[in-house]
Amino acid sequence: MAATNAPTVENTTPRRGRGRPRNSESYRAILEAAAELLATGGFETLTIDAVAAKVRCSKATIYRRWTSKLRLAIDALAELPDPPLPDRGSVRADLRELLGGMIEIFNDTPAVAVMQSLIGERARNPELASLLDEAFQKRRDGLCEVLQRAIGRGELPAHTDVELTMDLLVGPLLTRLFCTGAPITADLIDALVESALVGCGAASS
Amino acid sequence: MAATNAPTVENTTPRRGRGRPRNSESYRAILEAAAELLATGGFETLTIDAVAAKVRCSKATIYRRWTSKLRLAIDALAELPDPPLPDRGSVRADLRELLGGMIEIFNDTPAVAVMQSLIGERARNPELASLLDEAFQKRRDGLCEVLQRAIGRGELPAHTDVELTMDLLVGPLLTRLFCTGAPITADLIDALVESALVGCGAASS
DNA sequence: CCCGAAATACGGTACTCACCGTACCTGAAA
DNA sequence: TTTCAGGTACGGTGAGTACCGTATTTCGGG
Repeated sequence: MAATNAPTVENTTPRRGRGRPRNSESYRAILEAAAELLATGGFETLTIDAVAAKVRCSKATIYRRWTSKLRLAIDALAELPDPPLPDRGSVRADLRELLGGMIEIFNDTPAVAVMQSLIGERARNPELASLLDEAFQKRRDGLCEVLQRAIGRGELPAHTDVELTMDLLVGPLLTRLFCTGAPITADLIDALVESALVGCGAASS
Repeated sequence: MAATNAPTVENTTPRRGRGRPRNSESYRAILEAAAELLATGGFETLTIDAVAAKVRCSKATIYRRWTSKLRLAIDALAELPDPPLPDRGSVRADLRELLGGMIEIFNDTPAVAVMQSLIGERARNPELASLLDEAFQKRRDGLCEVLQRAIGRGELPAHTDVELTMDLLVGPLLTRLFCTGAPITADLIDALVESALVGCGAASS
């Protein structure tokens, strides 16, 4: 809670207490190993044993820092790259670029598999839902920013439901990635952007 | 392939071969037990051992009919109810009712948890993706029907992209259910329907 | 038409395997 | 000497397999 970034669980040196201090490098090393395992083989290869072997530590060392594999996976998810935040001056262009960047990440990284797996665990572990909500929300920050700027510029009406608009943009993508397997093309992105803009009453330029 | 319904795997009596025929009741009994386990405790309580105990058969009897737990789960998913197909004469009313029915099922059955779990397994088992695509597609048949009828009545333009429209309607719902945990209200459904109708250029009535 | 052989399903049990998570012991830092 | 990190070994669960003895069917030969 006191460290620079506060992850799922207390960070490396909780309160500098009495006994032997934790190895200060282990936290990052474990997290990076977990992210790397995710990146190479998806969620299925992310096992605590594999992380421990990679870091050359024991499982206990991991479980002292993360209470469960899922917590570790959530933090590792945050290590995956985010699409760059565009700023082209128009919502339409920004949204196209941002969604395009998302698709690139979906193609180039195991982000989809990771998200799918985490969703699957969400069903089994409701106590985890809020953590996941937060993690997913964070991955939409860029999108939120683009929309807010558009409202600030007057491109979108002030009463725009940002949450709904984001869902209209991202929801169909996730549906195709997770459920139907339908292809995601540039044309689809264009159509989504148009539909969303029209839906919230943007001035058609 | 020759039976009335052809599930994931060959049905009860494949070709009436040499040996002892399979118990014709086991197939349904296993499937119903699996569906019931899903309905009571979600995906996590669906274990092959539990199904076997419920049906009073051996695991081998199950594995003789389904090659894996996942195949069984997919077929059990199809046992969950579908929302009733509305026919009120207008797309707007039909869509509202249909989506409302979906939400009811999401609230009253473990459908969400089941879908989440299956999505999670999709990441781990790409060979399964096409089967899942099919199963999810089937659960959108009603929606497709409503849209097609609207096109037939001229309420929607003939060039409407039905697939895209379905994604625009369902995608945001799934996003909230699976990722953000945001609430799903009647207002949201109304907004989705309006957005989708405007998006595909329906005559605003 | 009858009988044996081959083929296949059945229940049951025990097993392997993988993996999560924990108990316990050892040793280092304060 | 106390406190806590690290390592090892273990328990537990659940998927999927192997195998046994038995039951039930088809087929081929008498």
